[in-house]
Amino acid sequence: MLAMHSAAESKARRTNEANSKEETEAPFGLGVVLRLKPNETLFSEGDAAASFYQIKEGVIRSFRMMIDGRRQIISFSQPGDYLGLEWEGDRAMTAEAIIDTAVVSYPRRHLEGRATADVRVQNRMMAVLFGGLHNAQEHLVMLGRQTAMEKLGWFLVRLARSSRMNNGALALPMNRTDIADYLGLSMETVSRGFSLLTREGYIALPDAHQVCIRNFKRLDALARGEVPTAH
Amino acid sequence: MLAMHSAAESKARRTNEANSKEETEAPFGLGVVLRLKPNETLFSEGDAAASFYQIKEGVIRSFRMMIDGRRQIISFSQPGDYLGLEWEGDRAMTAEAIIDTAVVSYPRRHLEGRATADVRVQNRMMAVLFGGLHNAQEHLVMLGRQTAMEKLGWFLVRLARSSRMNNGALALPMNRTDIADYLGLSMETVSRGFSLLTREGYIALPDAHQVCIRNFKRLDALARGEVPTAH
DNA sequence: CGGAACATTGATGTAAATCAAAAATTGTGG
DNA sequence: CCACAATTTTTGATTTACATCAATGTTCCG
Repeated sequence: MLAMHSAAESKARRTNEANSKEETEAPFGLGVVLRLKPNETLFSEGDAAASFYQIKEGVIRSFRMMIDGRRQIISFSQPGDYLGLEWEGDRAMTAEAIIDTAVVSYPRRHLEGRATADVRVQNRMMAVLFGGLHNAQEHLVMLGRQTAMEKLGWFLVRLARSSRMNNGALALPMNRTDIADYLGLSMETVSRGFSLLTREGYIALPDAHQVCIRNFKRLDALARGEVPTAH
Repeated sequence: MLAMHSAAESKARRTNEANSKEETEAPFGLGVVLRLKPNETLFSEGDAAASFYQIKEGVIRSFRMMIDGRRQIISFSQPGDYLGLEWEGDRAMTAEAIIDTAVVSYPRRHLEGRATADVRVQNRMMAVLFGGLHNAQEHLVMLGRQTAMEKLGWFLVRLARSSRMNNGALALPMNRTDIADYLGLSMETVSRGFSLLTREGYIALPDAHQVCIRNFKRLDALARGEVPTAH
């Protein structure tokens, strides 16, 4: 796994593409682009954390796993998102590509030196950390206190807010098991839930990896727990 | 609620006690001490975030609540812990004292100016944020993927690690409902769980607000999901 | 001392997990 | 490009862990 990572890193070329699009989005200087195939590992729980990343393209799932294989997905990272920031020591989770993915990799030390000096780098970093904390808090409420149907509503609302639509449909690159492990459900419950949401007119599923949101307001109400009769 | 907070703040006096104990623990300069009675509110969801805090004494519960009253406790903050750091805008959660509590309050603006300048303040802040993120991740796994008994084991192990023992017993200042809302359970399940842990020799409960851990290793194994037959 | 709040224990219900096929989709080598 | 295997998704039947409902017991505090 570490080997795979190293291989990917050595194949990559130096680039400044990260800076070319928007200045405020990439204040971390030059980085190395890594490309990952579906299910390839970016880093694993226990690895030493030598780099952090920004997603350029694709989607990454980050998760922790228990000894018996139970898995909790912590986040799905999308283009623009930062990933793999660690204070010190080893990785606390594993990150894998869900589809073909490109990330820009920055050496951690590169950041440490600059963060001290550059206010803009510092602010960017703070914003990323606070954002992560905020996300985690919402995730906690969902996992701890929402019903299966509310969880699905929450997931779809979040997805709709964070990703761009393709002629009326949202891409659903992760499979049902990924969604289940993100929401603290079984994949059968996810599948049944999607079917029910479809029957009730909340959404439509052109295929398993595509959703159209038919009634966003109602879905959002469901996600907030305002729909008592959501079997 | 905001009024109550203001009242508490105005009663408080200027102090430097925060600095007197350990220098590295309080790099944020002078602060104002606030004292809270059980169930008093430090700040509420929706308030403007003007300050952040460090607990001196006591315990604070921070939570988010859904419209229909379902509550998820995000953290129990203990002496030394920081609380109420927000990037900008309004509070995302409510913080209440569980027992008599003293906190040192720092104006947020006070931090912003210094963080830019002082590397040590910056590092302290990063450490707090990364620590919060790490805690939240463990909390997510627990909520999403552990059984009721494992959750209780996890809670007790965490408590044991974060608080000092009083002649063989840990203080359990929060009530069963607080514990339930922290672990994503009902308070009956918490109560039954404690009874079972007692019967099985993991712990002893001298009274409802006191735990003795009888077999830490076994409790830790339970918390990690390594005890398959934990009804 | 008496009442309110909290904790325990018991009986019952139910949401979601698990077990089990069938159906659909995806990938692969001829 | 098709056939066939593998994987993923859907749907159905059944079980179960935990919630809810309901007393009863206990502690706390004015």
